[in-house]
Amino acid sequence: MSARQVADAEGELAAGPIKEKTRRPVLRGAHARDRVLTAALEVLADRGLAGFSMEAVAHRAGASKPTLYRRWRSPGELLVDAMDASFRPIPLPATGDLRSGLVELLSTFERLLDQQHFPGLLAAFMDAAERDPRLKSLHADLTEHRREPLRLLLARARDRGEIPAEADIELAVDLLGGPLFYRRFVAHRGYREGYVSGVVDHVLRSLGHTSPSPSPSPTIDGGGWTPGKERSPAGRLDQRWPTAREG
Amino acid sequence: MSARQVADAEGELAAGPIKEKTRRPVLRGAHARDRVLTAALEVLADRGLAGFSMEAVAHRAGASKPTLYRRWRSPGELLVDAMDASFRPIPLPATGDLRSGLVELLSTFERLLDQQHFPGLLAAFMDAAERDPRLKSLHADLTEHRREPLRLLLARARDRGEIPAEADIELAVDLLGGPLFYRRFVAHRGYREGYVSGVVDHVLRSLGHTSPSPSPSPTIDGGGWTPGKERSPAGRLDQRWPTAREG
DNA sequence: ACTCATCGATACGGTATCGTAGCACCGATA
DNA sequence: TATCGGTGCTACGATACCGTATCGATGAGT
Repeated sequence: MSARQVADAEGELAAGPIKEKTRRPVLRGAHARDRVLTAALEVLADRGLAGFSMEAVAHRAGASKPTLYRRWRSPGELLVDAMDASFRPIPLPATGDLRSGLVELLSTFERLLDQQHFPGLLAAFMDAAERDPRLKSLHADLTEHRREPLRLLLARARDRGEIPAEADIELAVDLLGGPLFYRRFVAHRGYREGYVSGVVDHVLRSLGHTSPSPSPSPTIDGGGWTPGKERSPAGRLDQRWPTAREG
Repeated sequence: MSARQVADAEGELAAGPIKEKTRRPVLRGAHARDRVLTAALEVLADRGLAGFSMEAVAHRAGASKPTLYRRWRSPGELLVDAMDASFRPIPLPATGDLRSGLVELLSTFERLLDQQHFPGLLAAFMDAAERDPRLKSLHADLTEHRREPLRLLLARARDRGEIPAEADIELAVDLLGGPLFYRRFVAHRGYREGYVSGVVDHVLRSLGHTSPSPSPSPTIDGGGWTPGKERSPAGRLDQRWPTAREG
């Protein structure tokens, strides 16, 4: 029992407004959960797996350690939930020809890679995926969802006959998305003006695309990485993920 | 002072061949430095940035903490030196045609990505590069060196007229290397048979390559998704991964 | 207005790493 | 052979995080 707590109680009895550090409203239940997951992703983006600790997350979330431990039995469980909650769908371009659709999608992604938190978060995910098979498959799932729009656009174009029926769509997706990742996380170079459209044009040409006609495309919302809705709750994790200390 | 040390001393005085394990020969100077840098890269590959500690490196190197601190003032300095020493050049293919040269280079790289330590190390590098500008530029330099062979092959082909003079070689390098990285670290899928040649063929076609030899597209699609094959944990690496001082 | 599950704050022992110090030992050099 | 400097070993206080227990406070539903 601390002296300050006693003082607070007396303050209430004295009917005077407590002017010392006011307690901000404490949201509970699902709200607290979201707050913690968001904080977890922020910590992960800022400091990577190395700085990902229950204490750091609790501090950033304005929560207490026991609150975290009540919901997640280990840092590993929290990490899994946070990763799982990090996905936010990229809106499918509304339309038009294949080329402008692809350019729009990749441009959206290019902007994502320029945001503050996303690259740090993705780098942490890639690193984490290399250390733990569970995180690897989780990351694979997230990526699978992110690939969906590209795959869909290509499949539609193939059905329309703009792309040969034998075209390897999976490979095409790799060719489209790979360079952006590579350039950002490995080569560490910026994207020149028109880089995205350069990639798209090359890939379409390699696919034998019979182009209707190129058209300038507007850009849409950058998505974001903040945890959205809860998806599949990903299996419970009984053990901690491999960390520096013991295990 | 330990009893064992005393026992060692007595063993010498007894003039008998020291048959107990005792001490292995202690290499000094540059040897000790290399040993530590190699250990540092191993630790980094195994446990990532989160598990990269002076104690862990010292233990794996069979060195003592003070020895590490005598040479590097902090874990950060050691990390920088280790990254810097990690580069090992990929041999330039004995020149055949452009296509086979590219396939050979990418195949070599594909094999690298299948080795035990390399992916973990690269993931750690990517993560580290996002946290520290110094490591980022270091990583950028390393990558720059790795891109060189691809760039050289493409430039020669361009000079020979096999590729249009306006071809964007930097973009071509991204298109060639990106998918391998993306597939390994983001999509977490295995490489199908003929994946590399598929990438090369598509990129060459996109560049408008006038091929001297036929380049039939091999297996088409299949979409087979081979999640990272489990490799035996006992499997030692007889082929050395990028190690110190070989730069 | 009342109750209760939930939350924040604090404290605690335990462990891992940090960065430094002192000492014994041995490889290299003269 | 004798020195000299690099090296391994142990120990130390300090710090950070772990995972848990306890208690007071409070939001939300009745």
